[in-house]
Amino acid sequence: MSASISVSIFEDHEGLREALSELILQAPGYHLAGAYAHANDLETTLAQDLPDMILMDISMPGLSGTEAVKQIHQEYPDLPVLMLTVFEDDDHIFEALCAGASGYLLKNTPPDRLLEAIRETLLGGSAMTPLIARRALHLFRQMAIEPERPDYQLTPKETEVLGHLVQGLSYKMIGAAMDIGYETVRSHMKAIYEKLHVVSMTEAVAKAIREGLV
Amino acid sequence: MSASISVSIFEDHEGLREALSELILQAPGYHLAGAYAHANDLETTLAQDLPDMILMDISMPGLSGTEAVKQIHQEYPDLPVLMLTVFEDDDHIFEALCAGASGYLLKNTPPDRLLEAIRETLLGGSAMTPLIARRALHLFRQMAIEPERPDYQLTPKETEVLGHLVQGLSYKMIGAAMDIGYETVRSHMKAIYEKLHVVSMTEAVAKAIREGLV
DNA sequence: GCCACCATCCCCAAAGATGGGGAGAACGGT
DNA sequence: ACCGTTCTCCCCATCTTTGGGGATGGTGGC
Repeated sequence: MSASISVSIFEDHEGLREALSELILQAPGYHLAGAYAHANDLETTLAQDLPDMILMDISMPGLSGTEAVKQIHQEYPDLPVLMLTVFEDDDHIFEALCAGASGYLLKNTPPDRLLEAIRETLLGGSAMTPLIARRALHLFRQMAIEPERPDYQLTPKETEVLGHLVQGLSYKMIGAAMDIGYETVRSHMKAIYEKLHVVSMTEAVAKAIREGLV
Repeated sequence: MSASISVSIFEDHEGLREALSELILQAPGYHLAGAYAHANDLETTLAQDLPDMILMDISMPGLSGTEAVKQIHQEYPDLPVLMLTVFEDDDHIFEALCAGASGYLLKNTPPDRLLEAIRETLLGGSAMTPLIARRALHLFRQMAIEPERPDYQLTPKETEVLGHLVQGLSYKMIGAAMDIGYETVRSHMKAIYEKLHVVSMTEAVAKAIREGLV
């Protein structure tokens, strides 16, 4: 549609910033909306340039790239941001991706791969170097997998009692709900306390919820 | 190190299976460990072939690709599996990635890109088509952001009391921990009960934990 | 047949929690 | 200066929970 795709660059390292600018300038179909050494004037800059996408260094003086992405994502939810970084550690990846980055490339990515990534990003894809993708996947899996829940060997009835307890019921109400006597509920509770190594309802409830016992 | 990298293929569509086999066979440095139309004999097959990596269709008769990946991941945790699929929907992606897939490519990926992906996978990367990566990222973000927590307008002291309660402390212990009187703890608890619309410690604890109030 | 385990119920006495009141001091805002 | 909120503490009566016992019947394994 548009005659040319406009790109804004935020990168504090002058050499790289110019190299990137050069890359955009020489690429057919693209033009440079702006190139900046920091993101401190992000709002006004964006309002002026109105780029179609952004290349953002993750580490910059002042407003960090991650913070910048957060702001951009709030103001312009559909504006894709491609992160450039030398970092490969999990925290940076995690934060940037959560902040709303559309992709995550290492700075040593060759120019033609970078252009390709830009194209893919504009098409709605998410470019990542495979190693970054690997890290992201690991993080992903860690979050998805439940930590493992200990087994306290609760009997079915005990589990049921605990379930009702977590719902906020009193001994008496639990007895009514399970159609057993008050004293029986107590017996189960005593067993639960023993097995869970707790001494009060609140502890039992906390442990039951936190460890997914219900 | 090894003279040649061995690849096993699981793909029920005969044409594609042969095309993939051909691709591996003609690629320098690779050889075909085996090509199968299903993964039902997975264990014996793997034990015989001992491939360096696997190409796995996600939809196959009998044991599904996702299930197969799970098993592979348990038996051979370091054996990379590259998923091939026509599906792009979130559930498949999510399951496969959680199951331990190392990458996720659409079947229309061009051969040279596929070979590249195989190389990247063996180097410890995770190849994904940008669109898949995008989906994965979205899923990732959805999991990372907490669902929103209601605000019950608890005062600082009330929040602190609630925190101790969740730790399993009694009124008396909370008073000691906060260096305030027993009756004061009660007053806070009364306020908490009102604001949280609960009537017992257990309910308060359950609500506090579940809604991230602490 | 015996033993371990589970589920059921009972008693007593002590400790804790709950509901319903009230009240004073400190603080910020209008 | 007045009002609302928060934090602090108090009393009383009642209900609930907790720890210490013990008892019965059923079920399944050995």
